[in-house]
Amino acid sequence: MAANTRLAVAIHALGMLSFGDRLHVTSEDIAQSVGTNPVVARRILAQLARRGLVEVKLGAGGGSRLARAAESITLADVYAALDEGPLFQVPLLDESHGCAVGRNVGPVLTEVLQSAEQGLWRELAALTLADVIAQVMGRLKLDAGCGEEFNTGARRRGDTEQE
Amino acid sequence: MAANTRLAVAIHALGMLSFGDRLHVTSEDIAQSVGTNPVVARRILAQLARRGLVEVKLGAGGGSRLARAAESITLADVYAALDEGPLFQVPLLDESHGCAVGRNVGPVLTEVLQSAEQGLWRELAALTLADVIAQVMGRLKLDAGCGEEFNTGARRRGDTEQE
DNA sequence: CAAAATGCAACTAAAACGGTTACATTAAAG
DNA sequence: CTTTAATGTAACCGTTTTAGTTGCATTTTG
Repeated sequence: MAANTRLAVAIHALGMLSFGDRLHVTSEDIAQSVGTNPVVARRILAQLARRGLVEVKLGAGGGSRLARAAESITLADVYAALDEGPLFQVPLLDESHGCAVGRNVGPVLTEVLQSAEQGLWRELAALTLADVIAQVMGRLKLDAGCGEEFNTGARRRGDTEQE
Repeated sequence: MAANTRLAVAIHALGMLSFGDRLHVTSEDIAQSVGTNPVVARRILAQLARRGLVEVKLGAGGGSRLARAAESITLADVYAALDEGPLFQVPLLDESHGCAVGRNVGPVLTEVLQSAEQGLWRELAALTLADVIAQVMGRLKLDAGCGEEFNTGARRRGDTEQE
């Protein structure tokens, strides 16, 4: 289906931001953690910012942070921010289709496939960023403890993070 | 998201087959009705046949027809036949991720996105081919009546459709 | 054997995707 | 005010996906 990684990257990034709550995490930090390029991270961050999920600060000492509580951000919010088009496409038939059936198939198909896509949205809306983080933390207890280390990448070179 | 038209084409094709129940509809007929190329139709028909949704007959007078009742074919069956991969992809992080959080994010993300995709499957499973056809027929009553004309394309040149 | 159909491989053009470079802009800090 | 660190964004590239198309072998009917 030609799946892309943007939703996963976006959630991953937001997860980082929710850990280092009050400090600005750079696109470089995120890119490194996700294993991608800073520009790729910025492209996604920009979309999240447009939807008010994230605040981005320019200039030295800049970076991103959550604009809302992790509990108030659903995965549907994140997915919506990415502006992905509809999942399924209906080929546009000639409007000059001789037969009345032919003229009605397209609209019905569009309707049906949209309602199927709704199921996806429903599930995404049922999960918050906080839920996802809780799942990660749950796994951590079974794994080697690491605690704060998720955001140490963001606190570099002895920065005294005020604000 | 790079949506494709294959599911819509598959449903459209199956709809045609369920109208002309006992006769063999050619890939040419389907291609014409969908507005695509016969080979494209055959590629999809082949996938539907592999899953036992359709029977394809070779040679002159050949073509496709439903292998099961339209009431017993859900859109999830159709989607499954197309073998589309997962909707979302999680970038594979270095397994050598220093931090335990980093090592656990990937699996959690995979799990979360899979469960979201389940929502889509649930909706697709809730609709049968017969339901879709009923919706089209419902619209027909509001439109100019056409009745049988959906499959007249399949009965050409005075073929005496035996069997 | 001829006609009509599928099966399938191969090729193409266009779009999507992620990665990358380059550079303008902005902001903090000495 | 200059340096440094960061974002914003456009441009380009290589790869993959998608749909369309051609061509031909194969199968079936008659």
